[in-house]
Amino acid sequence: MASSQKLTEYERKRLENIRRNDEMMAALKIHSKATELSASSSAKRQRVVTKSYKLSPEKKPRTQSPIVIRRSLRTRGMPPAYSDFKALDDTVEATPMAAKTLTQSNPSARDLGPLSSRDAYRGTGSDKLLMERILSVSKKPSEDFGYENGGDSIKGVCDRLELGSLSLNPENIARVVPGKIMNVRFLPCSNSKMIVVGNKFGDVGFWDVDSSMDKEDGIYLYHPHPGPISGISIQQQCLSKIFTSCYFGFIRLMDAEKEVFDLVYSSNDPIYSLSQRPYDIKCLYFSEGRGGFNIWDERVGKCSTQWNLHEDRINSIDFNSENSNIMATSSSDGTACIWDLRSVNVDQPKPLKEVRHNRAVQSAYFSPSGSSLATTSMDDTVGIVTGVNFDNTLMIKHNNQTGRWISSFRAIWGWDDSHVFIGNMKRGVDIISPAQKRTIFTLESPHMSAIPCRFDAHPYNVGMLAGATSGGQVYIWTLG
DNA sequence: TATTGTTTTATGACC
DNA sequence: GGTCATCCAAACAATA
Repeated sequence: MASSQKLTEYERKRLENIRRNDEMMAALKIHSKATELSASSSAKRQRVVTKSYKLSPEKKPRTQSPIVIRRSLRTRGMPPAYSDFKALDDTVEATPMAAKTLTQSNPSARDLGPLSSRDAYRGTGSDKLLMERILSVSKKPSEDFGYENGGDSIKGVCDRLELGSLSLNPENIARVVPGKIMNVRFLPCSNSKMIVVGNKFGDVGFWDVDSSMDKEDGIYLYHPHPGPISGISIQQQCLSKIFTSCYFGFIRLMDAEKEVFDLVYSSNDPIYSLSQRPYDIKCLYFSEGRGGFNIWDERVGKCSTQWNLHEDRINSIDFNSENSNIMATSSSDGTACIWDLRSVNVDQPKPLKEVRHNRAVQSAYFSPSGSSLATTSMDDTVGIVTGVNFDNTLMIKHNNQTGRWISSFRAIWGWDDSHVFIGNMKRGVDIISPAQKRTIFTLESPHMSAIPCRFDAHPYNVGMLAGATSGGQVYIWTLG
């Protein structure tokens, strides 16, 4: 499995090198931004981003003190700005010493062991409040709203949901991390508004929206991974354990109780997606390399299952709420598949259903009721699959050409089966109605200064929708 | 068949 | 308000 796409050690070094440059640049920029901010806070163009992550300027996990100089391009004999990777490759190749220094300069995210949250923390001030907050909400069980529960059940609220009354208030905007957000997630908990995001640098950012009303901004930045975060998974019944995966082949578990990012799994192959089965906190489901799919079992401390489900990378993994043996995958091989975990043939895995697109498929998510599937593809369609055996497929046109700088769009379901949310290139959120087979509404706001490309719907608060951008911003739309 | 090159595109920092 | 650097997508064309 995974040979051509497998990263050589050489490549890993190179990419990490690039990443570190990014980080350095980001750090420098933040620094100068702080001074600029106080000088011109009343810019013409309504600067709505009041809340933003802050980097601790003298963050030195263990080794780095004045190493900023050692990292500089000049001392490494590089041009101030490199125009292509070739030059960088050559330099790294020619000076193994430099490469070695670089590797050592950031031991935290590279160590193959547990990483204390203190070492991973990159913010100013203390993260004590965050840890306490996560622990307090995880001890107080969420009220279990039944979907059909009558009264103010989720279904009841959904039935009355007016798309026009969704609004974006300036206090619900923050820059949670630097750079491109790959993943955004609400803490699945009825009594909190906590955002978790992962970016391309390997940072994991938290935004405690409720506490951000006070003088604290409620934003906390960690750096547990050396490369892009490909997945975040949090189980409702275990909120203090947050799993993250990374393109560089690592899965870590942030345990708020132990204040540590434990290393759960590591591989030489990239991990492209991560998921967990509802009500099962013992197993992790993730994709590895080119088409590989693994189930990691905590009880035995290893992968209990390794299948080759696709021809190319698996971009998403999702489980059916009605029957958690039913799983959907989407892949860059141009297909989305529905599987029954109980009957997958190791040698020739056969899906229950295959949805064919003309280009790579970025996501495939089951609807809240479990009876529909929404797929998003680079072929400029959103697929809606319905029917008892998922027999009916409907393709709805939607421009999904995000280019290179914006994370690909992934259509997600709202709080019932009636709406699907997806970003558009005009800084809006398109709302598709599967019943009407078209986009019926678009959320727009002058406060949305960038394209929202990754989303999450709050599992308990109907109408609360988080959109994340490629500039590190998060917008939270709410009802009123 | 497998690898390599080219093109596309938005964002934030900085001037 | 304009310029500049970004740089683990993806599709396609061209080459080995």
